[in-house]
Amino acid sequence: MTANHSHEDCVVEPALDVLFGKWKVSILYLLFQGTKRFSELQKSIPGITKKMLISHLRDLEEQDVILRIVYPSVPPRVEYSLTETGQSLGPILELMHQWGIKHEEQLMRKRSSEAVTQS
Amino acid sequence: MTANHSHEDCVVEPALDVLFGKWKVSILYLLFQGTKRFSELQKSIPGITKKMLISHLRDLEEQDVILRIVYPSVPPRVEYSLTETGQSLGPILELMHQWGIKHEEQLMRKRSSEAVTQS
DNA sequence: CTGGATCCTTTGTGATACTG
DNA sequence: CAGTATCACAAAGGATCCAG
Repeated sequence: MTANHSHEDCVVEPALDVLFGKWKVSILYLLFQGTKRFSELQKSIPGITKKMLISHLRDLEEQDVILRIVYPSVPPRVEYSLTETGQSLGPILELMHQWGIKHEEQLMRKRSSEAVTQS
Repeated sequence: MTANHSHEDCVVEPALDVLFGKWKVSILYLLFQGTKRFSELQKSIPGITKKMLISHLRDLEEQDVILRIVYPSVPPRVEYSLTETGQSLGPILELMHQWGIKHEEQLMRKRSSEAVTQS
């Protein structure tokens, strides 16, 4: 996914792959608040199915972004948390968040200034 | 795409949407070098089809990330360039690039230290 | 409670032919 | 040259049922 171009110096794909997926950022967002159980994540993300949650968690785990700890109790208890690699995604998310805000502002300014900017 | 979650304060989706697509970053990467013609983009991104190139360019244009200028000559000439909004994606790409590098390094360190770190 | 397996729909992408 | 249209395919996502 997300390109097989061979522009040698443009290594942004890994981060993109980690972030891509309909619910990945939601999951990461929650885990930035601290360790969460599977059921906590599920109820905190309305609309997500177990399949997708598991699928995304597996992806993130495999990419060493999150840590999965299983407590062999009855019933089973599984906790997910960010690894250091996961934590290091913070600044990226923060920047993208700021960009999202600024972008919205900008679109609003564009609209209100169109009547003036016109020749 | 990329989630309809309702975590009010997590507005990273716009940036993610802009960046997502198999060739989006390749396109942006080239446009960061300056204005490019359609045919330039196409030959600079081996493997991309006209359909995908146009599709992605349309997306980016609609999101106000790139500017499309048509010169009504014969044959037609169209030039694409980054808008200010597009330029502002630079830091994000830069951060993701750095993350990609660091992540690779880290995975390599993990492998070589596994034999030592083991209890 | 956590998670796997199956089936189905939707969306992203590729191949190709056609047009002003 | 820059683009459109159509068909086909793969992958992402959703629904549902099953299991330790």
